[in-house]
Amino acid sequence: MKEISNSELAVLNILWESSPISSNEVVGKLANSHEWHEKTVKTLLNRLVKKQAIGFQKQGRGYLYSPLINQGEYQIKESLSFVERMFSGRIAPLVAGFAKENKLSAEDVAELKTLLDNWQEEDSKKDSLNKGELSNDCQTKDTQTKEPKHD
Amino acid sequence: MKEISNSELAVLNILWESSPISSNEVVGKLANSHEWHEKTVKTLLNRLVKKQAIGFQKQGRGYLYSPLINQGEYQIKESLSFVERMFSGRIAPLVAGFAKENKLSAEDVAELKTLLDNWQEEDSKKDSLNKGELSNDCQTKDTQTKEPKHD
DNA sequence: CAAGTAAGATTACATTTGTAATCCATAAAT
DNA sequence: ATTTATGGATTACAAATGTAATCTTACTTG
Repeated sequence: MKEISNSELAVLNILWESSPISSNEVVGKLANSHEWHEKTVKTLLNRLVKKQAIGFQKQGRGYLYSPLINQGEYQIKESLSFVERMFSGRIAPLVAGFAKENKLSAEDVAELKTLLDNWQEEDSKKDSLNKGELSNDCQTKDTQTKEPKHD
Repeated sequence: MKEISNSELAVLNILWESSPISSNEVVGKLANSHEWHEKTVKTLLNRLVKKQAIGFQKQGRGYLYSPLINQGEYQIKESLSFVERMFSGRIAPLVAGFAKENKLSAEDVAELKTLLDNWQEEDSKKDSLNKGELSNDCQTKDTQTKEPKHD
């Protein structure tokens, strides 16, 4: 899939938050954070459709848009790529930067600690399992492929 | 300062690693990771100079380049902006993604734990000069491991 | 000293991105 | 039914980006 630009991501984030959603609702929600002309937002929606990042269904006059790509997967992909570029793949220095800039909330810290503790457990379990068997990766992929005539 | 593109960053990373450095040495070091023509690399060096991200001193025939901007500061700035765009500013989900993808090395985990412990000490000392987060943003996240703030 | 070569400077050019404006078809209003 | 308004489609256009090729000029070498 084509890359998603920063502006497009702002739009996509809205759809991940609430969808299906009309273009005007998107415009409305974006108004808080951005100073974009309505036309601009519609262009971005259009480009996202072309990139097959979002799809839509007809509703009366216009469309209701929905994401076609999974937020979590996208976040992970981008995170890996970012951390690779910026920190040669190591995540710890990034978190260190956040700590240094006081961008860690108490909740972040709690969450991270839990996470790390769990990781250690999981890892030791997996470590022993790995000798014999691989874990089966069962992802549920929703293949609701729409075919808009945009192309 | 102008934005630094991904390609430019690859070059800049080399300079952060070792500088002052000649254009040809940069080309050599990049050859491992990228398939860039020598001319391409020189273009990137040039653009970085124009953007005042790097500078140079004359040496014989050519130049020796050095960074003009600080790696740590740049990393932090970009990290904050990335996490803002991608995770609404929260770092924990990013780390969670890494954990899920098994991208955490044992060293990462150790480093992070130390980091977090230190942060907690530091934080309790400086008490609560926290940034107020007053968003009424109620998405259903997995809040199973959240401890209520006791105050 | 003349010619080749190599380093940086300048130019190139297709895509992507940001940011809209205009065009077109159809639902809504009169 | 005719006009209008509105949503999506198409077009616009400059700046940034990826990716080089060509130009210029100053060393190096015969």
